[in-house]
Amino acid sequence: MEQMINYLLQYGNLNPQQTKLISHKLTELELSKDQYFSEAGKTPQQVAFILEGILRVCYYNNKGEEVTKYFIDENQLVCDYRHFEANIAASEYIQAVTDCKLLVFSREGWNELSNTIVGWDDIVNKIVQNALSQKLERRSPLVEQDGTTRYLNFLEKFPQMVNRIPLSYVASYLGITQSSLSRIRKNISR
Amino acid sequence: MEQMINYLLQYGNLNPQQTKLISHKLTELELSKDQYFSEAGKTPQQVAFILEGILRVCYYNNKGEEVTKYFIDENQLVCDYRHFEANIAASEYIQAVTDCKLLVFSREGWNELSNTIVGWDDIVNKIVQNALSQKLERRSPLVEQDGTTRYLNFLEKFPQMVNRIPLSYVASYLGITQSSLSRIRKNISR
DNA sequence: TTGGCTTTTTGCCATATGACAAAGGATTTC
DNA sequence: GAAATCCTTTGTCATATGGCAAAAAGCCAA
Repeated sequence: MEQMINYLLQYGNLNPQQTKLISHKLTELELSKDQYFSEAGKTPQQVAFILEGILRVCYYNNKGEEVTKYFIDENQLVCDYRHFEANIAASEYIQAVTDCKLLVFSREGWNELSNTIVGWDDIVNKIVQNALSQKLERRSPLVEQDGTTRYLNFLEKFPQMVNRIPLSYVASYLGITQSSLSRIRKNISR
Repeated sequence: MEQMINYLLQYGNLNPQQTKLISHKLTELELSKDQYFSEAGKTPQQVAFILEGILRVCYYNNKGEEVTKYFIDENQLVCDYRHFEANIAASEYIQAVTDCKLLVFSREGWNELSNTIVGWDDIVNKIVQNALSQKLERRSPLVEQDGTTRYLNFLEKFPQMVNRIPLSYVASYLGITQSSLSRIRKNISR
């Protein structure tokens, strides 16, 4: 709970009364590996904060391949916020890569916070814009890099993740095949 | 001017008084091909609406290659908003790809609008989030596609752009070399 | 029109990556 | 601990792309 509040406080001020209110809207949720937090075709109904574990956002491209768009780990909010906000069906899956422990806001709870806490929307806007910028910054350079560079950068950015994620997911995130990634790893280790 | 107001009205309501206020903050600015609208290392001081022309956002990667991150054309706002808002030096260039006609808000004008028009910040937030999402959606799929697919999708998305942009820019946007793009075009035309 | 500049295409070769299949390792389950 | 399952590596080959340099085409100005 503490973790979650500290996270929010990075983006704006909240007095003790407000943080208490926020806490009251939160529920613990555990997901086991491979379970979905939200699914393509269904309208997202929750916003979650990750206490423990890694999730990934993924979809199926028109060749039917599964593509990992990004990973999200501890101490971050996770939600297909665009579709959550618009209250429409998502086009992507959010899936637990490891067993996860989450703190969850329901749609109702979330809306009440928006209506009750002055400045809540500002905080949320900042978080959303920050998250989008970050994703863009991470995803963008991949386009112009070769496989080895992509993987090395991934390692550097997320050293704590590699050992907790199946390589096939990492490969699909990096836009290369699993066997290529395997060969790249072999080359690097020399 | 009309164009610009219509653009804003997509994102929120504005009464005639407010739109008039907005108009008064706008200045026309012409850029000729290759001129910079904003530069890496300098703090962005303006937000612009494109009446005519195409701009691109680009930077130099660590191999010293020029990379085009995206193109922006008519009837859109252009600004390195993250750095504009934070009032810090940008890390990217925004450059005119063709001769351009812009409507420009100065930082001061922009701030006054924020202080004067109720709901202005909401509109801006929506625009920013929309723009970020769109960029992400465009850039993301590139990672998992081969050159031909990237180019065909680009053609489909921006049919009006290809003939106005040097191929080298398109290639650097797609993350392939100019000669590869040239060969791809040759193959396609068969 | 001519010459000079920029942009685009080609040629040639080396190399990285993909596709597909099989083999090895690791982990889980009973 | 054996069997089943999943994850990762490896082999083989075809192909796409990059790097580099030169040629061709397009464009502009005098």
